[in-house]
Amino acid sequence: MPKALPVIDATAPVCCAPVAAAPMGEDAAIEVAVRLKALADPVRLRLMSMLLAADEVCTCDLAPAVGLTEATVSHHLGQLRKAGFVSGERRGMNVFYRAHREALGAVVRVLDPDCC
Amino acid sequence: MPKALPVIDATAPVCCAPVAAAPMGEDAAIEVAVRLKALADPVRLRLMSMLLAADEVCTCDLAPAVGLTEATVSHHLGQLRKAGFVSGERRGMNVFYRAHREALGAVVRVLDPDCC
DNA sequence: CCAGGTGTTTGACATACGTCAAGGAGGTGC
DNA sequence: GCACCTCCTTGACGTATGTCAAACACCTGG
Repeated sequence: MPKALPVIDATAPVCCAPVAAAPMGEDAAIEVAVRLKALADPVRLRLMSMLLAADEVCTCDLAPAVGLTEATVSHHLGQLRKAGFVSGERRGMNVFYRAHREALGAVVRVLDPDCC
Repeated sequence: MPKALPVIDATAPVCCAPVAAAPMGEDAAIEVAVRLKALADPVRLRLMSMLLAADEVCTCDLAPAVGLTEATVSHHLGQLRKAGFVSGERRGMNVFYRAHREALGAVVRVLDPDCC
């Protein structure tokens, strides 16, 4: 994966469904696949889910919630951050993560076969 | 992946966004992750894209279109089929694949944070 | 400054994944 | 039946991924 990640085109004018609309080019496919890979893991889905529901959570609360080491959770959060789905901010002793709804929405729109 | 794949709950009454609505359980996360994994590959995304756009295509046309061996394309189609996104039917000498829009739509609805 | 809690990075390991070549299974046409 | 096409399966290979323990970085509170 030597590709840069422009944090997805949340502001793109496309309404939706490049996937269903026409055969994707290879580059576009890689762009989307990288995001989907970031989501395609049970642990990361649960982390996203918690962050979407709770707005802001620190690693120390996320790790026990998924039953894994903080190191592992940190790794997963890094994947999500690289894909633009979350961002973390250090405040005091903790670092608080929050989900980016628009980024998730953008991926969903690209994939949705029923839109438009 | 020892889990059975019930070809996704296309008829489920849920309108959407179990991911954003509440913290997912581990089993639900696995269910969704398995589907996403099936989509999270550039080659498979392009295959889905072609099938969605063309309604029915045989392996012999798909393989050159993505520039890979027929063996490899067959493998990818198998992944997509196991996840319920496509199905293939042998007719004469060829086997024709078609995409299942509803299956893709179901995954999208589960993920969509803007719906509802 | 030092002790202790919180997060990330690194190294190591097992497993899963993507790819192809080779061989087999199913169908057609002579 | 036999040559031939299309497709799938198997075996093998390298790479990527998920996990943890250990070590490092950052902050807070005495």
